[in-house]
Amino acid sequence: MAVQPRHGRRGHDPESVLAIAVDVFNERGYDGTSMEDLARALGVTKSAIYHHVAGKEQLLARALDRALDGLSELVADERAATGPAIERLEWVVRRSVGILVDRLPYVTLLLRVRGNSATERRALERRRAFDAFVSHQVKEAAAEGAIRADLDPALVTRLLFGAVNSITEWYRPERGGSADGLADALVRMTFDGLRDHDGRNA
Amino acid sequence: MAVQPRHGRRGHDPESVLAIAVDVFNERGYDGTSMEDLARALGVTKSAIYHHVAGKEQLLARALDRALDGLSELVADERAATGPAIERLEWVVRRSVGILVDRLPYVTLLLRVRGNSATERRALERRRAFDAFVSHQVKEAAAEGAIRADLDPALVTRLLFGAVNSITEWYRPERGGSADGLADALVRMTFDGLRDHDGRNA
DNA sequence: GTGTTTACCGAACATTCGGTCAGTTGACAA
DNA sequence: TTGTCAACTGACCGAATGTTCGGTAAACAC
Repeated sequence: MAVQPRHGRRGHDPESVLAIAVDVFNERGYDGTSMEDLARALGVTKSAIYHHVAGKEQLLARALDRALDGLSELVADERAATGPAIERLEWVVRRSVGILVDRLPYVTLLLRVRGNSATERRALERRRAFDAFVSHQVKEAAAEGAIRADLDPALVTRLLFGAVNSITEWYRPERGGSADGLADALVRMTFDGLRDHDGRNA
Repeated sequence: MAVQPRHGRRGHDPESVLAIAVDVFNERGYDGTSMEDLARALGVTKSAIYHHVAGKEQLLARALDRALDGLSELVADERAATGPAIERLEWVVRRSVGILVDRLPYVTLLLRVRGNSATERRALERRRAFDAFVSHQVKEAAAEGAIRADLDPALVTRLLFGAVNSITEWYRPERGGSADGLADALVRMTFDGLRDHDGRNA
């Protein structure tokens, strides 16, 4: 798949540098991570990192784009634009869980961005665009009468994606189930409720 | 209420120093905040801060204790120990939302702690005790048949409190509704679901 | 072998970091 | 008016920060 270089020493490829760096960022926080920390995790010296990337912030930018590109693809998908709004919303939720699990470390990093640099603020803007998209879906579902009238759509959006985004805080691919199973459970609980009314559900 | 000192210049009291510092921590992140940033927000020089607190980490410790003490009181309350498990769980959720809104900046800070120092690790341990308490409540409710059998109790705990904790990410006391109204909506959605089945709900 | 390419090291850089300390300021009590 | 005491300033410290740069070592082509 990937084209291997013909000359020179073998070492880290751009992909592994990014993956390891993001892991450290998520463990200690971006601001709490020094280039020395990254160097230790990569098994090289600090200066060697600059052979692969322009600097710490570029590393962050590349990681955030990984997450945001996934969400952009979701928004552009035709399945988010056809059919009843409540079904479109369910699809968006399921796909969001899929992306979250698929690109877990990158999305985790994205959800912790506070806007301390131009890079972070750009990421926050792109993320807000996704939030607005989801919010619109919920409002349409409410307008079509598919969402309980005693719940504010804006609040539903936030609580629903509060649950979705929380996945980054506890999901671990090795012991957690499949992304589909996780999405199933999440949709069941948030759409139909966790309470059992007279043994209604198996 | 508060005992005012008799001598010396008027200036910041310990309370306002902590409140302002926590606001800056939440805006830039703890690691992303320098003592210089705090000094600017307080309107004093860096060195003046050390007249009020022993250092940056003590400021963090005091803030985290504010949040954790609230949760500890919740766990110790008898209302969390009497009655059907599902009702106890509902009370715990409502009370958690109350504490979260009441001590918003402190809980916000707590939920972002990663464990980079002894102070942070101690806070994480106390927080884990609370999580274990909640997890136990959910398991009891499931054992009593009050939670849908097709949902894993551990997963319910995480998604439920994922929604609860997300409040720190978007709730703003000035424009958001009351804590009780918020808790009502959250319980309605997570316990009974957001979906309207044949115009079931008003 | 030689030359080239890529990956890396080690030492330094300027800057910022959290924190210290000797002194100054200003509000109050007497 | 004077003394006291909390609040604060400004200059400074050593350590850590992100980054640069000249040189080196390993893998490959020839």
